[in-house]
Amino acid sequence: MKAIELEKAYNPKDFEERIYSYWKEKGEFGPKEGKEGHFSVVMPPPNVTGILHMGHALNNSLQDIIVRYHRMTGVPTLWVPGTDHAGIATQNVVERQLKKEGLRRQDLGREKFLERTWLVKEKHHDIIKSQLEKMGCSCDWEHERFTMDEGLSRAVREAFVTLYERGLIYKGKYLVNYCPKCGTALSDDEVEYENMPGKLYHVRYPYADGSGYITVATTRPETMFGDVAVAVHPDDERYKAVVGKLLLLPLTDRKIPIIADSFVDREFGTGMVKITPAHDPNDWECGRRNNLEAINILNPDGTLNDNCPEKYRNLPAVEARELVVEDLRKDGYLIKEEEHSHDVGHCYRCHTVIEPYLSDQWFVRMRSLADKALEALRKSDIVFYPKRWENTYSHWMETIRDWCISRQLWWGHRIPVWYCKDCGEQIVSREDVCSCPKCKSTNVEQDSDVLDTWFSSWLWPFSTLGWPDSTEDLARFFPTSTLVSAYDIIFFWISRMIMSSEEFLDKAPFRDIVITGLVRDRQGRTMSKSLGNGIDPLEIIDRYGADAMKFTLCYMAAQGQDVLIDMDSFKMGSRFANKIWNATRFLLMNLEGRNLVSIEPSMFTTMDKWIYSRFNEAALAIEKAMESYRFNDAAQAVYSFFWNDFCDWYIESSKQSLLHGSDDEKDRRISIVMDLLEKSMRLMHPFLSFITEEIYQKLPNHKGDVIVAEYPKYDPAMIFEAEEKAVEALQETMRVVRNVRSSLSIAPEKKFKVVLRPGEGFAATKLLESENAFVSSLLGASEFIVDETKSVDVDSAFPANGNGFEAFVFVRDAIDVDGEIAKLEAEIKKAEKNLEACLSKLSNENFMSHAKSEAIAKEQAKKAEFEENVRKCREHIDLLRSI
RNA sequence: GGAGGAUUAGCUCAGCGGGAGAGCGCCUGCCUUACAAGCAGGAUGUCACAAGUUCAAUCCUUGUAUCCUCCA
Repeated sequence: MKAIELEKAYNPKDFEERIYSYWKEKGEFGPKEGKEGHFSVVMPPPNVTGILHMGHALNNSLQDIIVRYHRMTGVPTLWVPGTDHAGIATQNVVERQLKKEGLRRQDLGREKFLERTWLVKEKHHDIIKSQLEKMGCSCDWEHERFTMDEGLSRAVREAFVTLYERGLIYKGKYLVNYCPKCGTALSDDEVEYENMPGKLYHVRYPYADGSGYITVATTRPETMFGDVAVAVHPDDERYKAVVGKLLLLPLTDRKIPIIADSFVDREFGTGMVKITPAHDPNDWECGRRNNLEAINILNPDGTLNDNCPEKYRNLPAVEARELVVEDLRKDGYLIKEEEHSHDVGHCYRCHTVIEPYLSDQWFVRMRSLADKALEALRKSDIVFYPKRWENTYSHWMETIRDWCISRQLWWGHRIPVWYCKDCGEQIVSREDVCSCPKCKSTNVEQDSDVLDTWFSSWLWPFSTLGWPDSTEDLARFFPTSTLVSAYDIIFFWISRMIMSSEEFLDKAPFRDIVITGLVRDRQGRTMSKSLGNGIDPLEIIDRYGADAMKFTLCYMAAQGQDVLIDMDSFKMGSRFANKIWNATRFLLMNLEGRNLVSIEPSMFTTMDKWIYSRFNEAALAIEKAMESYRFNDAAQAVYSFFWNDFCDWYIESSKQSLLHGSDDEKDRRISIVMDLLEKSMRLMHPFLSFITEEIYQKLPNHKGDVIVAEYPKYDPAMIFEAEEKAVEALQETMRVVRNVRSSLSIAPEKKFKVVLRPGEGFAATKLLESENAFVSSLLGASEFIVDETKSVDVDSAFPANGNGFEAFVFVRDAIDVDGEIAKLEAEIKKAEKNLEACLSKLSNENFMSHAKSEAIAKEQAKKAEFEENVRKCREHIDLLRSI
């Protein structure tokens, strides 16, 4: 056989794109026939507003690892990719573009505006798709979906109409969160609260009969034009007498009553609050309880409307506030103003201050949906990783409020409701409506609003598989297996998917919910455009490769913890990939002139058994880690097996036979090494996909593509405990002797004789003899003698201590006797301290009677070890003195 | 106001009821022909603080402090 050559340097650019195209063209990403069952994942669809950031990179890296892992176990596996139309966000992008051209969306009209938005969608979609491909995501592009696809749109209508038929959708005039900039209502979850400085104004409201005045405190005096009452707590002794009296609303000629309502906080301000039902959620509720009118004082753009005195009309709220305050002060109504910080709601998309706004909106009645979703958790149909999110989920479900689903936008799914302009009939329909079923008029018009974006994404796990049709995909891949998402969209998305799935398909949409942390910078700040602290995944790929990025993220993604990174973090993965590359390169070089032979356990040396054992333990560790979504543990198992076991010890030990062995031995060894290399590529493939495929296909013993090769399974028959102990002992002897060389500053080229005296039960005695050549070469020993009978004269040698053995290094020069004795004395001190702790435990009756027998045995072993240590150190000091 | 998380090496973070770990960084010595993106060796910690439970606490319980999220 000829040697196989690899480029000298690992350069991911040479093959990552080629390999991805190869997989894609071969159709490796799609589900294959295989074992029973299925494994399916739907990708959280990125918004078509932008490009992918590190959060996406983390999320999709983890999904890719899970998906590849399961695909290799042989079950039919599907990963559905796609994108989200992201209503407000995308519309904002287009409106910003228009603004630069001096246009508003109304100037274009709905149709032209949407045409333009589709172009933006196409552009971003293409970028996102290419990014996912660069990352190496093994999602099935044949199954790609977009939330406004024809099929998904049908799903949206089906969901809406079904809920309507079940009495779970209603329309009504309600106080909603309204973003004046976006010009639309928002759901409660789309409002972000931020503590801001503000002022608390104390305002006098005179009694209508002129008998004095009361004082109310408010942060928003301009809303007084919408006041319909002043409320006090019913048990508030101060005000019991005045309930029912009328007040004159300053700056107006309206009269409003004093009412009693128990929601009033007696401690706040004067204990009297103005009630403005149309502009405050609490007041809205209070108004409903007390049958009060709601006076809307705002236009949709946030300016004051005709319900206010003329002077203030069409002023933005903030300006109106200043004017109102000024006028109140002028007229003597303003008693005082004080600094007051409070939480103010902002639009989660454009960060404009939210106005509570009274308008006609569509809502979903959530109680019954939430109850089913809670039941799913209770029955463990869904499991969160990490578990603590289950509380958050439950709490949200328990305190859920109705969901406002209509948006006054153009980009999105039109609400499937039509109104007859002649007879006023309202028609809710799965099909487009052209004529009124009641009066047959063709003068019908569809509701102009669109649905909240999340009303399509909450159907994602089944709409992407063909629902509402009963498709083969749906039967085969639903419910999906695992959902991977960051915690910031648990409410927006995850919770709602569970509700919709339970409602429409009577099943949870997935079993395992993996909540990842957020990616942050080294200072722990979220990455954002405004801070300029973001890292572009493509830049990482460009510099270090996609494998390095995925592996590093995996290594750092511990159990939903936030991941703090900078550009240099990815060196870790890059170095590991380089290590894999070079190890392979070396081994493939050694194929020159060799024949691969079939491998039988009977031909294994101790080192062989050890490495197979370590391999199997790694496979087991990875399996366990993957089962519980402990990605960092899996990555660590991969890393330490390949680097610390396979490269550092196994390949090193193999060099002897590969370079100096007989032909048979060389054949035997290279065959085993190739077997391990081939298995390692399979083991590592989910975590470092490109490099393992590139290497795998070059291996003389590979079969097909590693992406669909069988994942190594833990094999208890290939665990060799005795051999593991022996190799551990060998490693310990090497460390001890190397330490001597290092601490005595002996040049590497200087060879010396080493005598090793094994103690009772030392595990590596035989192994050290059989691996004499390997051991000598790594130690730089001119001669390595295992002296079981203590027959070699070591009086002139430098002594060193190991666990279960003594080593004697024959170096006479360069020894700082006093220094070495001092070191030994320090060691004795340490050992004695340990010994003391040990003895105190062993002489403690409570310990002896309560502790587990293993713990006692261990203490006894430690005691023996420390005693032995002290004894040997003393001997060595004597030896040194005699040199 | 409620809930959750974090506090371990210089940095980023794992871990765990019985002798403190990784990666990076740092120090020393090596281009030992797979890899200097490497190899060998090394230093660094009152495991936030205080009580409690336990034979035994970095780990469990409670409280305190600081920081961060989410919800109201």
